[in-house]
Amino acid sequence: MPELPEVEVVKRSLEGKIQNLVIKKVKIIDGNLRYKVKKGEISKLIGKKFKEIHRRSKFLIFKTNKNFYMLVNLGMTGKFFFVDKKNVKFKTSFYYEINTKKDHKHDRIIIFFNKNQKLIYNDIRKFGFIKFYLKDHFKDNSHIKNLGPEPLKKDWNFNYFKKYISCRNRNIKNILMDQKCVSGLGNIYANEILFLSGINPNRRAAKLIDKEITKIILNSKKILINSIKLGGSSIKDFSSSDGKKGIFQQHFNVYGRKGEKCSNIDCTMTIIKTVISNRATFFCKRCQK
DNA sequence: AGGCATGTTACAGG
DNA sequence: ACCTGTAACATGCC
Repeated sequence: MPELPEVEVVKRSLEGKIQNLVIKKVKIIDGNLRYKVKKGEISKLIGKKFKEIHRRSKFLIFKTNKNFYMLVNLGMTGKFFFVDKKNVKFKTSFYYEINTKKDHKHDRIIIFFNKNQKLIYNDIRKFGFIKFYLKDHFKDNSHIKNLGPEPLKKDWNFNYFKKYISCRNRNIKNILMDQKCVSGLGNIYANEILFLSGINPNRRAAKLIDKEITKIILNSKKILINSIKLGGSSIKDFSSSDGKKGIFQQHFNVYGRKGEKCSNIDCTMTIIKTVISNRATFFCKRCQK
């Protein structure tokens, strides 16, 4: 589910809801995420409040009022539910207050606030994780410290990217998904960026010409901004949840569109699907050279 | 039944 | 030490 736009949408939707609520209790339903969630660690949240929520790449960083940090990665299927006794409906994707039994089947962690409000971490496949850090230990943890630039910031630019790919013998799709090169893109957005840029995903990155490098930079920013605006993409696991889905998936040009006509009006080819490094890869043979 | 799925990282080999 | 590619993690859906 979550690449940069989806994580950004989660961040924005949580910001207005959980900040400054006193954490009263925590419950581990199943702590066997990517890394074991330990009772002794997560219990340190009790009595504190979340003051700030940041996003770095696909990671969420919750800062409390006591120099204590919670780092969350949603993996493939992690999401947050916010449950409130007022049954308020929220407009954004990826976190819900829905209460059907099915929705709660994969609840793993619950953080209780006052007034019956709670934040639930739900994760079907348990590839996500939640870790805790004191301030001093936070800044150089292995998850964050080797990440490349944020694609929406100015250090993701022509000069940086040209230099990065100049000495690398890899295909451009893997480069875009390499978090050390640029952080936050995943399989869906890598496919979409390459389609808009007219570049075959198998091309050697070092052989891209300047014009193509520029296209990738500009199109990556354009696609991410547009997706965030539309509430991110909701596919697979989310389709049954009610109401608050993002709609960027309706704007996919290639991802999941095997056999469909290329969306370029003057092209009659169909989108083909291949596999690159174990990841589904979609592109148009005519429009992406 | 078997293949596939939005991510990350441990590991092996160069 | 760096660079690259592969497989594994757990679960559900088609």
